[in-house]
Amino acid sequence: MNFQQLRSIREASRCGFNLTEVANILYTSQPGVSRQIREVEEELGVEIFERNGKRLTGLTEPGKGILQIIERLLVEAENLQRASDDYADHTKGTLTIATTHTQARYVLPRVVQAFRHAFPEVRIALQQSSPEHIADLVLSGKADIGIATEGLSQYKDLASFACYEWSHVLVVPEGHPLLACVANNELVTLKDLATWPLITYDVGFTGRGHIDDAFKVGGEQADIVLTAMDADVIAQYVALGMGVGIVASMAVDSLRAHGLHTIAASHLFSPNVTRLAVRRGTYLRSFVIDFIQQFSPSLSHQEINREVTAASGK
Amino acid sequence: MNFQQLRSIREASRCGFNLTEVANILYTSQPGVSRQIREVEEELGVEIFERNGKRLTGLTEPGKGILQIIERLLVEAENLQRASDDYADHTKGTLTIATTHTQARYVLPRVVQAFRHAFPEVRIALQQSSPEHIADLVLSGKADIGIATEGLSQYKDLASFACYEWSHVLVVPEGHPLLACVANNELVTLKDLATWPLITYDVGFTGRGHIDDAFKVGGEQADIVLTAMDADVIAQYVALGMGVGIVASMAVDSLRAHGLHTIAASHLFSPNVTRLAVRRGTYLRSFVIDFIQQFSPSLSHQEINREVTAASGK
DNA sequence: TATCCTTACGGAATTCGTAAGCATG
DNA sequence: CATGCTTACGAATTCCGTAAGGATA
Repeated sequence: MNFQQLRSIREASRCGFNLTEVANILYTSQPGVSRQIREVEEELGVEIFERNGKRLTGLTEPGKGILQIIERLLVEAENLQRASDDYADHTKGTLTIATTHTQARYVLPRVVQAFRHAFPEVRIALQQSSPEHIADLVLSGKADIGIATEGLSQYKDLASFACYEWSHVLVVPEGHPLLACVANNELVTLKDLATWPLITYDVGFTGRGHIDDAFKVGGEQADIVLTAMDADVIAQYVALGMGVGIVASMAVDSLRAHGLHTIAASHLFSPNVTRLAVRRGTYLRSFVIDFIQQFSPSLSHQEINREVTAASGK
Repeated sequence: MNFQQLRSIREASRCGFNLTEVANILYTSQPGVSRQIREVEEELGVEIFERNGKRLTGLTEPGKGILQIIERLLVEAENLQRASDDYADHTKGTLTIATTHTQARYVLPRVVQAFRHAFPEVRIALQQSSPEHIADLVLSGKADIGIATEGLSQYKDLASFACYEWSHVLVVPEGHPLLACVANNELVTLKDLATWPLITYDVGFTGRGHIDDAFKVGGEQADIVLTAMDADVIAQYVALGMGVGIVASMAVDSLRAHGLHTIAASHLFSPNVTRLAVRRGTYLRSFVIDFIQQFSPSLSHQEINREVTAASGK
């Protein structure tokens, strides 16, 4: 048994059981992959994959258990590399952060700058994508850290930490009627809001769930005329007068700089919690731990390690 | 990097850094081992072993961290084999139990018999040894299960379960003066006991610690004239009139069958708890779980797995 | 000087890719 | 009939053990 064989199996399950694709990813030939897999199956005396004729179609019941062990084993193999790099020089390396636009644009700059100062030789890769994809990137080891407000807490193989709480704010252009409320020291109601076309985040992004929930619970119909991934884009259309924007509070400074007005909305929508996640069982290089602590100073080294080395539950 | 290289490193640390010995254990040549180790060190770019000239003398600081990861990795490799065997046929295999004489002789027979009935095709290996060695056997993967009253709870890489409680009893030959107490419904005191030569377990065995503690706390001097590993041997010398025996309550039936008399002593010595231990992170084959439940029926499948897959803690 | 590790070398075994063959949707 | 897996074969590489060399307690 060797590592390449195990990698072939892991990749096969990741690639939807297409061995040709596996071969490309692992930079080898397809017959090679085919052989690697059969060799392991023979050595272990277990059929890992379901086959339909010659094609692989899924995992067998034993295969699922075996795959779990293989994944843990390969994580340790990666840990070996990570730990070694860390020991060799813990001021060098690459920190890969998978996150959403909102974090990358409004929250991380301050943290990244401080981190950069502490570890000038560490390269930083920001991978922007959707919350589900962020989880995937962390689970597959392609990113060290995932940061998002949605979808990081439901994976048993991710250790996630609550980092900070934020709420939504409304954005309107100069002279918008809603600003009258503010002038009178009145709070905007959901009913008020429902009379305007709205512009906010895509489903699954940046607390969008809480916005939909609020309208559902309040029995109002939201007229969401446009959605986008980030506050900058939303603000652009708000400025054009296309509607009232609902964005994350982290963006207010930038919005005001663009001449837009913001109106408190924390009484309308539930607060959101941004979480940071790492894969359980992963060796955290010193600078990764440092970054986590920069981002969420209340976390202790021990607390982080305890959570990350904890079993995946179940 | 391959498994043989990692095994060489693990074994080197286990063999006190004697590569010749490692070569023998791994059935290979000494230059081979030497090379395997250097190859890993080169590939990872980390010196794992301290060297004094050409000889290996210990682990470097990074080496300690690296070794931990290697050990977890190799445990997963063994798990792969174990899980496969289990899936292939979970009624076959070998269950290796490291335990003390007391357990093997007085407690396990009932359990082993029941287990044998449930899994007639599983071979059972009972490895009798001292409590410390039992822990070693389990930690190194040479035994699936360790059972003992002492020394299993202090290893962070062992998950141990309290199974049952027992106390010590006194053993005397027919007509011994201490039997007068019993006849008068009196409890034997530590002071009474201190007037007799005593025969009991070796230090470190079968609750011996609690016996010594009791005398220390009670301010009495125990005159332990002979020690042995097991109740049978102790009983033999008691029968010869060499002294009063103090043995585990599990042995009473056998002692009476030999014509000796037993006297309650649970008021004199703290009760003892027999524990069962398995290495954390180890895949437990179905029959191993079954055996554990036979031995300690109050444990649930989930409880066992939770404890075994839990992280080793700091 | 005996033990223990390293270096050097050559044969053996393994590994892997290419090319051809075959099944399936 | 195109996609995808298997088989077959040969070349290249890797692996590993033996033998000799050198350092240290």
